[in-house]
Amino acid sequence: MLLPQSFYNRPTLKVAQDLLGCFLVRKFPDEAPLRCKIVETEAYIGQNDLASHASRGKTVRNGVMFGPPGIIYVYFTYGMHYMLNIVTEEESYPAAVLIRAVEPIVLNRKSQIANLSHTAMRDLKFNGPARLTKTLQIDKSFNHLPIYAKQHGLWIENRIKELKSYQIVKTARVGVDYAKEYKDKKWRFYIKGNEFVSKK
DNA sequence: CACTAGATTTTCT
DNA sequence: GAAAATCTAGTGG
Repeated sequence: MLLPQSFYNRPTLKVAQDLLGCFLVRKFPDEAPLRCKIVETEAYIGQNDLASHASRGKTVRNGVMFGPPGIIYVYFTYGMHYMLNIVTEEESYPAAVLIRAVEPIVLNRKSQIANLSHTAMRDLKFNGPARLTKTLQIDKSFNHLPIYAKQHGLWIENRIKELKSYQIVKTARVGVDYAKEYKDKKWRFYIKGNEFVSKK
């Protein structure tokens, strides 16, 4: 089931954990949808969070974070990488969930991505925020589009099985050492034991 | 293994 | 002009 916009209009820490086990679906024209289980997320919450882009006020780049929930926030960093985020919480409160890793679910041999064969798909990389956007061909053209509609070829569906709380590992976020007292907050979540998590 | 440098360009100061 | 919510290849132990 397609997750509705209201799913994202909730506390970011809750959304980030509830997204684990859900499916990020990528659809290319004339191809079967490629389903990927979300296995790792991070939360960026409010203007006080020094790790968040929003901590330095609203700018052209981070303006999407200040908008309504359920909107895709894609930004470019390190001169070469795109990051996929989903905006959370009520409008004007800047917060988002970073999708850090997914696990591709191959249902049949006809599942393809950008004309790659099934065997080639085995070598594709999904473990890391920059890798998954490259593999799924997600770039800035998705910025500010809704994730709760299918028409743009990228959406998120409900998980099928319940995920128990003991299956969720909570750790500090990656690559935010500059964020002072916020760098140690355990706002990174991943599914325990999953092979596709970016790092342990 | 662990660690570091380099890639490469948008964004903001 | 510096830094960046990263990744890879390369070095050394």
